[in-house]
Amino acid sequence: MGDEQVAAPTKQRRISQRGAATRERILEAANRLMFVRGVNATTLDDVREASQTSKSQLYHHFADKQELVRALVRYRGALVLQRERGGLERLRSFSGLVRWRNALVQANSLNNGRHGCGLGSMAIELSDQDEQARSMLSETFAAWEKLISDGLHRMRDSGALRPDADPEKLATGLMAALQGGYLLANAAHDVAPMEVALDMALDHIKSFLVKPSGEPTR
Amino acid sequence: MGDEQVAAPTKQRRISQRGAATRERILEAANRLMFVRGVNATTLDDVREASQTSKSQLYHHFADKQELVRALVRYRGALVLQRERGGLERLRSFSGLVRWRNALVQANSLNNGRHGCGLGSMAIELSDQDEQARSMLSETFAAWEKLISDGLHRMRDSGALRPDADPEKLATGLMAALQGGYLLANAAHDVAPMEVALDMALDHIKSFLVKPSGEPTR
DNA sequence: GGTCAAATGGACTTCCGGGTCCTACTATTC
DNA sequence: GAATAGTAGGACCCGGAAGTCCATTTGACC
Repeated sequence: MGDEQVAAPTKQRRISQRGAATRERILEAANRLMFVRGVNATTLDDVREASQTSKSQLYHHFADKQELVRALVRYRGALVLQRERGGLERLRSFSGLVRWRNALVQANSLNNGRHGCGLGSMAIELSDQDEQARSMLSETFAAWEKLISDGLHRMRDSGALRPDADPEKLATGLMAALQGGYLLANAAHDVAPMEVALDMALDHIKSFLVKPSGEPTR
Repeated sequence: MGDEQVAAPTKQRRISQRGAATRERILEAANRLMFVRGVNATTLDDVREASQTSKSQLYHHFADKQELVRALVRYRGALVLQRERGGLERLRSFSGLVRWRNALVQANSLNNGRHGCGLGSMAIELSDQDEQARSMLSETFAAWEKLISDGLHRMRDSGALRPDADPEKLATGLMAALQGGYLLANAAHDVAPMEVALDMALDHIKSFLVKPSGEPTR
């Protein structure tokens, strides 16, 4: 509970570069560990050790574990959105969407589908346990979907997509296929289901393309 | 570790009806609690209290928490497959698929999208932490998908689906849409994304229908 | 170089949750 | 109805993880 304001610390406090660097190290370590082990299965001692800090520093920068986790939600959300902005911001064609798909699949294939999506797994782990984290995650998903739907809007405006295509719904469907793909790939330890899922979603979007030549209808 | 045989207890042991009922009560309580709070966030004391049993009974029927969780994976898997068999076993038409979709959406809308899929959330929570649970879950997903793909096969064989439809891939895509839908709905506390996701997948399957009348191509 | 707040190290406390154990009750079999 | 094994209650133990505290060092600013 406490402050609604997240950006500004409770007490106006000078933060030195060194302090900021420590905080960053902690978040970075928590991010790595909690990605592979899950949030609840990662202890603060794990984080302390991996970040080469001490208990007092953890509690100097974060009120308690819950606050650290919430900070991680923001941190990871920002990372993902930044990465996705790179791949989606100038999306204007179907082939751009394919490239985006390939990048995600390739990244996930590096660990054979393990661990899934950093946001998706947090969403499942935290949604029923930390309302504030849940709503942040929900907003992050919305922002991510918006990057997609903005791209689809551009495609529709430029005439690449038919006017009856609904960018918002397509983006939601694509996001669900992505998240479900991550989940199945994680369970199977194999990226294949993720590929199939994304291809289905892309095929569906493809069906809204305005065909330049006389290709078959599907 | 231990026996591979799951059905038969380590030692041939008489099991009375009363004992079986207790075991069932424990599993039922664990199922309920872990569905809403998650596996790791549920303590054995919670389970003990909810099942009106005692510590010794827990440890009489299950070696440790991990074994209880694994038993729960089987239990929940059996429940889901049983339920799904009901809805999918005699699937022969697209409208049957729509009915199936509606049932899932309605069930999940009862709690506004909260908690997601009992199997999906376990898959995420356990995949990186218990290899045996992970593989059981993976098999359960496979069996679930097979119920779907079998139905699609029947539709294809009867001429409802075009010959170039790939039941296995369609089933995987549909499952991913379902799981991703659950996830987004859980994060948003709103079933809407689940509906959109499933509708996208169904639309895609619809595009493989052999059209009886002269409907639009999409 | 003196002052003060921030940053840090790490021992220490507390408590919760998993797991053990001992005792007693119940039911089936002979 | 005695014997035996399964069932049950719940106090207790123990480790680990969260969280506290305080002495010390570092660094910024005058």
